Amino acid sequence: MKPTIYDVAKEANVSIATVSKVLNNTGRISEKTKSKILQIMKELEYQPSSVATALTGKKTFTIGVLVPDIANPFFAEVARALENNAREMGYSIILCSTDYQLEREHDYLELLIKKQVDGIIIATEPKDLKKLRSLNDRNVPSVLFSIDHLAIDSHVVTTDDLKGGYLAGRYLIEKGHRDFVIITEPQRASGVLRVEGFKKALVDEGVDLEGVLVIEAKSKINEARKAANQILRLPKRPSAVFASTDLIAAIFINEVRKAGVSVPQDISIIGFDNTIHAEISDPGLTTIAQPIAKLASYTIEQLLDAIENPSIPPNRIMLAPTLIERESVRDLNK
Amino acid sequence: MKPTIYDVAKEANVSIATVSKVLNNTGRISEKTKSKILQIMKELEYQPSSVATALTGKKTFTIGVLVPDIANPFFAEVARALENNAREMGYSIILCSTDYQLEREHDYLELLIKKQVDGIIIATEPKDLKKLRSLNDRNVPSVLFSIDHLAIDSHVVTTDDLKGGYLAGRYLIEKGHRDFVIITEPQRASGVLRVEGFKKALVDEGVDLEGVLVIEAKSKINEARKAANQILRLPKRPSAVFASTDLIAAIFINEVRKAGVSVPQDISIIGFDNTIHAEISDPGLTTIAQPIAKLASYTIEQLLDAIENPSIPPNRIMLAPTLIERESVRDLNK
DNA sequence: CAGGTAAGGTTAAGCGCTTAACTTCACCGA
DNA sequence: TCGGTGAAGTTAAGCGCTTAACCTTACCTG
Repeated sequence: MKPTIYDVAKEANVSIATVSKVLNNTGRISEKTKSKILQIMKELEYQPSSVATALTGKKTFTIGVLVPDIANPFFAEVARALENNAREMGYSIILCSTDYQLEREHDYLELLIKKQVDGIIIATEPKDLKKLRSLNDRNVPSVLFSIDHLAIDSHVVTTDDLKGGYLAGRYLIEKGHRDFVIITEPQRASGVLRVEGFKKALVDEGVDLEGVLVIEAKSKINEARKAANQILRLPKRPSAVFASTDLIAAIFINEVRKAGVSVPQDISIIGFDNTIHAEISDPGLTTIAQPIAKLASYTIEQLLDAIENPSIPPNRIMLAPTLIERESVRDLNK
Repeated sequence: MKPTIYDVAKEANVSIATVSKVLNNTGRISEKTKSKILQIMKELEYQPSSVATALTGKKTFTIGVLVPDIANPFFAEVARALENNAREMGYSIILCSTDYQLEREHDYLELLIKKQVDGIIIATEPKDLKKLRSLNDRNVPSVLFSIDHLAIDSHVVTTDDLKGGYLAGRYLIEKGHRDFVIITEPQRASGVLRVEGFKKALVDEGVDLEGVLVIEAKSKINEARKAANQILRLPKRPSAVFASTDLIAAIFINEVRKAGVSVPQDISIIGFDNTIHAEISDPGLTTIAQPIAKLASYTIEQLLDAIENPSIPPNRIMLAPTLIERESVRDLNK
């Protein structure tokens, strides 16, 4: 069996309290006793049970991460970055894919509470608002990652989507484009903001919004294909397309090529997220990069702050996205 | 504060033992008392602490999953499938990315033991053999996922990589190919098996192995690019390439196109894994699919079996891969 | 109507650890 | 010589839950 603190204590001829003290580096113990105990721990391969520790009111050093779908490259990167930062701080992560379903979100939240996680990171568009709000009453600190929802009184760490859209719009205009189509995910707050920012850029540069078509497509292969083909069939083909995710953009490039239309010669495209799709697509996809690593480190920082001090008021941190220039946008000025 | 079993008991005017009984559906309680207690639990939004439950010797309903890198699409899919199956069985998952580093593997294993997980799934090429073997002594059931290592006495659930390679080889030969180059990951057992299977197919079909070049490349963007270009510069270009991962294959397609060489007209390629890269690449990548969903469900099944009954001898389950035909291989017979 | 029985509880110990409060003892200065 | 002091431990309660063993009633039966 796994050795317990009693085994160590007995072996060392001391009380368990003494052993506990060397575990936590508290109280007074002579160097001699201490090293003896440490020695014995090694011999027995003793590992304190974090379950028992947690029961005494200490932390579980576990945080829950809610994502919609870990198989989506963006969220996979997010999970990776969060895990990395958490690990460095001594925390581990319980992974929860909600699959965009209210029920799963609900169940997972209950589960995380039951498991006494120290905090929860929500990277999925929240559906179960009631449950989420109840997190506060239950003193479970939470951080919204890359999403924002005024109805929830948590910390927020997100990309400035509005600005991201704006960057994309301004860039295309600088490159001489004037006719646009937007492909965006329906019912996603960040998608809405991206489009809004994009349009704002057009307005600021004096482009008429009337002619701008907005097509809705989820960030899934078949929907993205459909959207791409819809654009190809348009009577007046736009000179540039703004896709609200890289997956949509990458598929657009492929569909368009199949139709004998060339990117960026015949049509330009700009994506969002800077996932691996953007990097390996051909031509390389110009896109708006979310600063995932930074978002993750701020998120963990905020969460740990909130864990240490539950009463601090929720901050809303917005990090600037950056434009990554590759080869999918043609410069019409040249 | 979070209500405890005491709060419920007090409110219901019964002892905590009674409450515990309704929680576990054991012992005798009158319907009346039971429904009253259930009612009160609802009102208080009582959730039993799984930490306390775990301490009484019950399970934690948590399993650890070790992957090398969750940002890799293959492992992201794996994590997703495992999580899905685990959730259905009432388990949740602690995610551990080892980043191919012995140290992290080691630390995570210690952590998982400390957290008293009920079992561990290892989907990363194991490095810390000693620690892994010690899992057995500590009665922590484990399953090797998609890898195999005779030195470790765990259950194994894996794709039949040998057969996968064989399938790829036979397919290419059926399509009339005779000159091959293989791109494979170095130091990866499954990679070795894939290559071996591939070669076996060639031998069985009477193709001389002498002319078959094997290039090593990690499944990373830059290494894959390098490998692709190395092939392009070859004095005698092969008619078909076998890449041991989809990422390598997808990048190969792009690099080759940039060089003005067309897939599959000028050169054919076949991948392995059937990740999203295979699906969205252009042309669609013909590849060997690992039955991820099935692997995951068998893995969870084996692990739960081992948790219930630690003494069952370790099984080794090998699931057959299948060939997914898309458009990246040319039929030379036509 | 004594004694058995079963239903519906309760009591209390224990899981592995933390921690406030207490004990013990050596040593010190006046 | 004696009280005071500080170092090094120990004692014991408590965290929230489970469970074996026990208790109390009501009811049944010969």
